[in-house]
Amino acid sequence: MPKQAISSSVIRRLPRYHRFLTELEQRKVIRISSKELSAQMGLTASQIRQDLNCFGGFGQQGYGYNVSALREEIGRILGVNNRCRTILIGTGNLGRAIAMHVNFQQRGCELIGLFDSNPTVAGRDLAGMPIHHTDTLDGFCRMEKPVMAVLCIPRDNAPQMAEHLVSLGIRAFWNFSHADLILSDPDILIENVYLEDSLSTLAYGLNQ
Amino acid sequence: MPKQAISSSVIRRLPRYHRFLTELEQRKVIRISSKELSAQMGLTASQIRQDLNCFGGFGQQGYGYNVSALREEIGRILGVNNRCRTILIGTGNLGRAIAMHVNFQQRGCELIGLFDSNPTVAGRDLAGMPIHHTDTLDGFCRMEKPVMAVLCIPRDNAPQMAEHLVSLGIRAFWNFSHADLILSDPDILIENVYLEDSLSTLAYGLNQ
DNA sequence: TAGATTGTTAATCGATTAACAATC
DNA sequence: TAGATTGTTAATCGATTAACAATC
Repeated sequence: MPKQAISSSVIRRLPRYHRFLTELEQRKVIRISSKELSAQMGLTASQIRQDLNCFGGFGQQGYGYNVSALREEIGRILGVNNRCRTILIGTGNLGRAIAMHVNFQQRGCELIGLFDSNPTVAGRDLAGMPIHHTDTLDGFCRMEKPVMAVLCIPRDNAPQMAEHLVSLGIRAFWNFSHADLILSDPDILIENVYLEDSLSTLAYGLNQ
Repeated sequence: MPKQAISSSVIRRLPRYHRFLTELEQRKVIRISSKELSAQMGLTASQIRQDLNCFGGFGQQGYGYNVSALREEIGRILGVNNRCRTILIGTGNLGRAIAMHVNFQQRGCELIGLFDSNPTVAGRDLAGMPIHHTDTLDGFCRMEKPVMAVLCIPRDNAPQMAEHLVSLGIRAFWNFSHADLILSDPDILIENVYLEDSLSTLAYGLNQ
């Protein structure tokens, strides 16, 4: 555990390091220097060394880094071996795709429940799990104690749903609902995902 | 058009400004000061004024900004009224969800073709369009001249497919394929979307 | 030991914030 | 005119890069 808070710029680079190291390991690469890795990833060796040293000295002078040991360390920092209990609310197009396409386990999460407010959808199966009606959310959370929620609901419902989920013990939101979630409790983690904003930056670039 | 290249930090904030201004306009708000807007968006008034002044003086001293005029200007900068011709490759879970869920038109893009390499999928309809077999890609591009491609294909196929699409005239990639796209031509625009990396930062936060 | 490469400090760069003169 | 708020310059802050002593 780091002594000092790590900047979010650094944390957001960790999954990418992990990805490259996983691939190197699969290719049976044993050791790598910050210089080699930087060339492959398109960043500077300095940055890699700075980033890694936020968490401790994982390398060895004159040698570099051991690929599997480093991958292991970064995985541990990211908590990839955890099983953070997660529910998903809203099984429209996007909700279904996320439930089926996203590998939650690989990221230290476990999808334990799916919910939808539409009674005709409730009861159906998705990603090997039944979809529950949102009416049963309170009881489910009391029993199963999820800590993370994926929000794939319409934007107008999101703030209210989020506050309710906080009262049921949710500590983190992966929010796809097209609304900037701003909650009263500052300790709750929020990742607002705006897929379309990323599309807009491409459209901007094409105009120039 | 800006004289000097605008930093990507600024450009990435534009869609969010646009979103907030759209909502203000819907709420019949006529004018807003950078101070009021900053309070609503959770950033500083200075930053808003700096950002907007990259593109020109849209405000008026002593008054603030006219909501619809400013929204219009930002929309124009982002090219929301364009119809950038876009194809989508790969109609698995994620590809289907993107085709149906993402509002391309709102972001200045138009989805004009869907492709899949699986012959049993080709011919089916999705989002009101037929899915073509990837074998027909070359002819389609020569006829229809798309400039953007959404990649929802497996990671191993992505680099090769991307290079091929560049040769067919594609200038921008919205890449969901779990591979860091790095192309030989530096003028090609790439947005690598790593949904799962965003999940990892949440998992990290919960561990602290 | 000599060569290589880290960990870490110092320098640079860019982005954000503050301040204020210009002006509506 | 007086008050408000921009546009813009200057100051600050944080992140990235460079440099190098420590050390394997």
